[in-house]
Amino acid sequence: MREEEEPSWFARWEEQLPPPEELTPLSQSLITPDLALAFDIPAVPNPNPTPGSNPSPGSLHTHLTPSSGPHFDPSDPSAGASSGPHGGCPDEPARTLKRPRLVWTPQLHKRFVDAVAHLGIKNAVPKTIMQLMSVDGLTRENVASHLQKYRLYLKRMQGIGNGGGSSPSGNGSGPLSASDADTERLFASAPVPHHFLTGRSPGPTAAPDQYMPFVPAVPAMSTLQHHHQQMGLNHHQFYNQQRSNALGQFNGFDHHGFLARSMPAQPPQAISMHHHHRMVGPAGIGIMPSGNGYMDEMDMGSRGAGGARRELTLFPTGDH
DNA sequence: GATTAAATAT
DNA sequence: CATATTTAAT
Repeated sequence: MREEEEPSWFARWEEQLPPPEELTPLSQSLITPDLALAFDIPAVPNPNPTPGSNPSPGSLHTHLTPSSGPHFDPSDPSAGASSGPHGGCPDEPARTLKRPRLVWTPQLHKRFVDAVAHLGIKNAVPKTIMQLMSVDGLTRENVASHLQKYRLYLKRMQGIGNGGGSSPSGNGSGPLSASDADTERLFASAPVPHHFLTGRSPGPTAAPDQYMPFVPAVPAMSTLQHHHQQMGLNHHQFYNQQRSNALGQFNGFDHHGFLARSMPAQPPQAISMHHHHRMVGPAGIGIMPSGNGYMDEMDMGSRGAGGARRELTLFPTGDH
């Protein structure tokens, strides 16, 4: 059975984007006991995910990066965008360690697309995009890499019956495998500017269309409080969950916690579907930060009034 | 083991 | 900056 395509899917798009409530019964919260204690979190191992019955619809699974190895992120302020005269902050170790793998969450990607859309293809260069995004911690390389893939995605869509970009997989003769599946999921998360597909560049100063003017000041958009709209998310929910749970990366905790991966020792990775790689002992991990709400762009320093020049920061605690 | 996503190198 | 290649994660 096929579900009807929603012409104005992008209207609800953002609504369906963050479905935290039904989010991920599969993903487990990984957190170090030490950290949990630090946060006064009742160490509830709860090794009983029981898919199907959601324990508390208010708890978010803090998904950290599944990585093998304790990688601390070097808060690299080398971002050209940040113009902050640090008088002297010996606080953070300026260790230049390898940067953890960045996980592009739908939210992040949305910002990315928004920035690109408002910059125009011409000015949509990694550097500019990065600057406009104002995401602390995001490097030009990150954007560049993602931009590359994004362009490829657009290109691919052009070749295929595009339109809404909802499900180009419906192509008759086209071995689409799971290639598009994943890519699509992520990229489709954000409304692809028509200009991109049409190959029409509106220009930065040109008519901004009716797209929401992305401002580096945290725009007020979807309401994260009431997610109820449960569409026909079924198996699709599967990967969506994975993507979404990555959303939890924004959770502010851990002083050095970076974007996605940054778990001090302790084997994370508990969200495996049918694949097995590194099974970890469920003991000691799996904590649900009670009272932990999602933190999207809007939740952070959203000071719309006055000079809200605060940028989005990927890291939780803006170290002092 | 295969595929994709991100990083890295050119 | 763009593209190709490599590395890592799913």
